Amino acid sequence: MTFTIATPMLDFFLPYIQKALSSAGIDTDKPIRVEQPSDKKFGDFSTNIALLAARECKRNPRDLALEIIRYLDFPPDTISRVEVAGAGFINFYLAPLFIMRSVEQVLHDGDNYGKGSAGKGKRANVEYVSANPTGPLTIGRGRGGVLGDCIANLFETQGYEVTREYYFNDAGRQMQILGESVQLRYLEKCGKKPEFPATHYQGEYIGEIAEKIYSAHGSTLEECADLTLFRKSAENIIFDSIRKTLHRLGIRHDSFFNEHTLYSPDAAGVAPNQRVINELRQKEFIAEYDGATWFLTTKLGQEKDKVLIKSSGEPSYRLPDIAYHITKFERGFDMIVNVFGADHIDEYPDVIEALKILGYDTGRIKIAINQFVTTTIDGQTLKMSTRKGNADLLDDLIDDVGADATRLFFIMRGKDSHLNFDVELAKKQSKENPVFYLQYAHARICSLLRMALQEAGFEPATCEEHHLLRELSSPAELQLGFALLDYPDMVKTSLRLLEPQKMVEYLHSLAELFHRFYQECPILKADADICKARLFLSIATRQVLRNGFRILGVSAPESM
RNA sequence: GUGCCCGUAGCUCAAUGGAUAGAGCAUCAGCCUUCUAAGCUGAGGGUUACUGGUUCGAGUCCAGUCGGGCGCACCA
Repeated sequence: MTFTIATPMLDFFLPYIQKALSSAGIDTDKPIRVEQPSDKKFGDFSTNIALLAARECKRNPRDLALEIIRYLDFPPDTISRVEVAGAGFINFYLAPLFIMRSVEQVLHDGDNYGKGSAGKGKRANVEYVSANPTGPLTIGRGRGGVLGDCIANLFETQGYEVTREYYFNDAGRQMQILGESVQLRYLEKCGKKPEFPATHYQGEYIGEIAEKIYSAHGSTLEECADLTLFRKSAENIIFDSIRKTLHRLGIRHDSFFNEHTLYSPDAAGVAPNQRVINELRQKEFIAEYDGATWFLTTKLGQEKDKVLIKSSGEPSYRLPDIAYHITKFERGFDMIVNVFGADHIDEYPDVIEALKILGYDTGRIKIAINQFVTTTIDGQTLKMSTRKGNADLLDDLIDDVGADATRLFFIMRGKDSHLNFDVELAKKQSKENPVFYLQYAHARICSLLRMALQEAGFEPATCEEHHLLRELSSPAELQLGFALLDYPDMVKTSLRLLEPQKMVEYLHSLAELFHRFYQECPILKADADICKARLFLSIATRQVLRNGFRILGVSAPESM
């Protein structure tokens, strides 16, 4: 009797429940949902289908549940017990053999354990960071960057071909102001005292860029009215610094999409921006008044129309945004994900509406908005988004706490929650710091295996002995094994919710279960077969930790 | 004023409409002659901001109130 362990686990139950329902002659359109009860005494898994179906069957939920379980027919050695409890829940208990066989599956699948095929042959575009090159990255941007990177990783686990994209504009008004800011600082280097407007970029980095220009050109540019050199220099230097900062966090983009390409005619001789206007006009959602061109969002129930082309003749940011998203459809992406901060909350509904009017399948678009970041230093909370000066630079934070802690802290809270980044905690090298707690579990396993090799000559390559795992039966072992079998579901859940935080929590509980197992079950001192089995269980745990760490972009140290 | 997010243990946060609301930290009490004590075990701690509603069942959904955050440009 051999069969492949079904992962994710939740899918395992569905066909059997379905069959039991039809055998029992129960006809319901209610969805069959299998969940893990919060308390183990209600089983490893449970379903509430009897509760849901009771009403339309006009039957008592408990009786219905009893009826259903009579027809449940699981393969041998999979489910050890099925019971009806509470108001009509059906609870399932996994057979120990089933759990340990799934641990064998982890060892067999290795780096591929937890991967799925739902996205096979599909392409996903994940856009994140997308900061214009007007200044170094701030901490607030970091959260979205790490969130986006993790989401991209999650899509990859399901077989999607992922393009990580960075959308930027190096031609707009902000860049003009940037150029002027640098020029003014440059003139100061030349000994002049120009007025520096409050609307311009105040950061120290502007002076540093001006300094570089000054040392390269001396004061020969003093009379230069053309901003291009100042703007271009600033752009190059700043973009370079942004990429360097992202690189430190392991964030890389495959595609840098320059907004400016939307202003130039395409193969058909029409600029994408203009095409949006033309097509929206055809749908009668465009009007000109007050010297500007408007998107008639009042026809969609909004309070005000939105400007697409300003009276100056320049497009407002909304227009290229729409055109940009059209390119994502035209480039053939099946899944389009936008990650951005709460300050852009009002940005996307107009884009979605426009795309809908133009007939695009906006169901493919997923938006992940992250709330803002505050930091706590010495118990004092500082709001980073508005803070001036160096302290809110992402680079400084990475210097302070390291890349792993930076990444993990950014995603260990739900993206809808305001994030309180406790800098002191992130630096701590102890259990209180979740980064260290997770990594320590991995390092501990590595250390254990080194010891096993040294003292017992244990070679983990002996996979024909994996069946020894079936000898394990203590609660600590079974709970750990059960957690391992849960991993593929956690990956899918994290992806569905666009919420890597779920993965962080899962890995934390996995680490905890391993530490308990380690505490309760002697490994190297056990009898040979048990020793091997426990080492296999440890190796499987290490594998899942690694796979999870890879999604989160956190390193897996071999020793600490 | 209005749109979106949040309000859960002293603190930071969990909880696909399910069963007695859970973790971690902090506090207190235990566990190293033994594979990393960077760890483990246990205890205390709650009117889920408030008021109504929907239902077999609400922290979760709906309406309203109060509090906090972010937006609400012919800036991006």
